[in-house]
Amino acid sequence: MLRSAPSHGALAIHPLIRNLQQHDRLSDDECRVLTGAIAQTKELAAGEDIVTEGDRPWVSTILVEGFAARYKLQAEGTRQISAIHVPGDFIDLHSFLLKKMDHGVSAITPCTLSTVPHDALAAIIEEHPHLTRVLWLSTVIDGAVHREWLVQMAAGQAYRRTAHLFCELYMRLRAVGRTEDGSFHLPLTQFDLGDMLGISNVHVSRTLRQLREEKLVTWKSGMVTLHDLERLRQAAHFDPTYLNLQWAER
Amino acid sequence: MLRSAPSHGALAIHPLIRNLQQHDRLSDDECRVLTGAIAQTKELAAGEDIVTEGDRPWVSTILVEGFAARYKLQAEGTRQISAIHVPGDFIDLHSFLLKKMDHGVSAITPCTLSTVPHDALAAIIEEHPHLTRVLWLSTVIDGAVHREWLVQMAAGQAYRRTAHLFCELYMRLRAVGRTEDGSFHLPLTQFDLGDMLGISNVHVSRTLRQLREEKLVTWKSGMVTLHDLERLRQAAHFDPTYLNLQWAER
DNA sequence: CGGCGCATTGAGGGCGGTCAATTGGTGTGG
DNA sequence: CCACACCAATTGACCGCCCTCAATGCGCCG
Repeated sequence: MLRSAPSHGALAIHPLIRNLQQHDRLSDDECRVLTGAIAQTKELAAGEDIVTEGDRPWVSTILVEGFAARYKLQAEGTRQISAIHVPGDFIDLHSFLLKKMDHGVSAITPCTLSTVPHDALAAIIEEHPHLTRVLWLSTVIDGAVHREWLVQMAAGQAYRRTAHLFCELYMRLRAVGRTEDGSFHLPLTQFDLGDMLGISNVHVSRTLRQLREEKLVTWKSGMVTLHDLERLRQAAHFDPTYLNLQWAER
Repeated sequence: MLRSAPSHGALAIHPLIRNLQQHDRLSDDECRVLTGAIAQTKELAAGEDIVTEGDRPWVSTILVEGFAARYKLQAEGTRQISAIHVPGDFIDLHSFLLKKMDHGVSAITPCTLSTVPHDALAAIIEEHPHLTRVLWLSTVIDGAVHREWLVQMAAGQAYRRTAHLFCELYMRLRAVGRTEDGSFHLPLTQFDLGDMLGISNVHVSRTLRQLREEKLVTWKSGMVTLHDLERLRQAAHFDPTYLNLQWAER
């Protein structure tokens, strides 16, 4: 398993740390502080809410295993997903500052979660400026992903958005070691995918058929396979810059 | 003029400080530090780029006067605007952490700008934890606005999105004292508005006509008037929670 | 006065919506 | 082992929002 990757000590490294290390180096001290701030682990079944709109959380949550989605419910009863999270993501770090959640987050597959008390985050800000910047960065990258989704929603067709989403998920999952050779596990329904892409489940089916016929993507029993990443990237106009998977001094 | 509002000293208060004070109290000391970090002021003509995609800025920019838009250019040559900024907004604070801009920002009207060197921001993070949280908050609110736009793009019709945008702009401009009695100055073209709403300029015209016929909004020579804010709010399904204009300890 | 950019309006078409029927996979009970 | 229920996925028919293309009106400036 991935969590068995050797750490700075002999212990398993937490997926959050692995994620943050994508962007900048963390010192041993910073890793210790972060590990010490992570309080507990819990399990949630698919469909359960991790945080609900209107909540005022006193902890922030890290996704360790599974897929989670941020969503808003519309007056018409539809659900629009504004972000999908993969293992290692700090799901609601922003609730530390916003205080009141303006959207919900739900487990769309069974999930394993860790939490960090807001007190511990406040202490990090007092004493660890570099670690503060790295955490801040993770919320800023969240924003960058929102921007890209926004642009895709407003300017792209369903076909292109779908291809784009598969590209993004592949890159993000590869960065945390959850892919193998062009394929990854994505146990969602086409309803979920429609809520992400802003299209109906019916049109998801049509779009997937097209991707299948063009031999770009197949999706069978929860396993996505990208058959030609380069052609898919072109079809999606996908440019991974916004994911900020580059390493840099922050 | 607004900048003549009395400050903690005898000096004019910077619009950024007024903006941040919407969310949490800043101490006199924090105001001084922030004011001291603000380096210079420059003017830009409408249409000029404040920051260009791919840049690696060493300063972040504050909008003092005018309107600015974040945008991405698409392969087809279209421009999608992902955010609009009003006076007092920290336009690209996130560039301090992202290092490389994944989008451009341009002045869509003549603009007055201040800048803050990234060095000064780093110093603030070292020494002023509460001020750090307030600045961090402002990037997190940016993200919340992106989420709301994303949801509107994906789930809403053009008519509703347009109404929603007018509601949002009214609230944000009112918060910085740029409205009077249901109206505000918005000297954009319908092309600009279309790039924001993800619709064609032609359809902007049709949508505005509908809003005009329903006596909700008129827009003439750069001045927007909302004739019935409550009915407009309902038509737009507008809920201002995401703007986080509430005051709270952060 | 002519040019130019922005706004308006109409015509025709495509993407993606809803509604509805059918298929297929899976778990449960007989 | 089969019947049945149930849910996800597929496919077709029809329709509406918003697109593009194009023509016209309007205000501003050289």
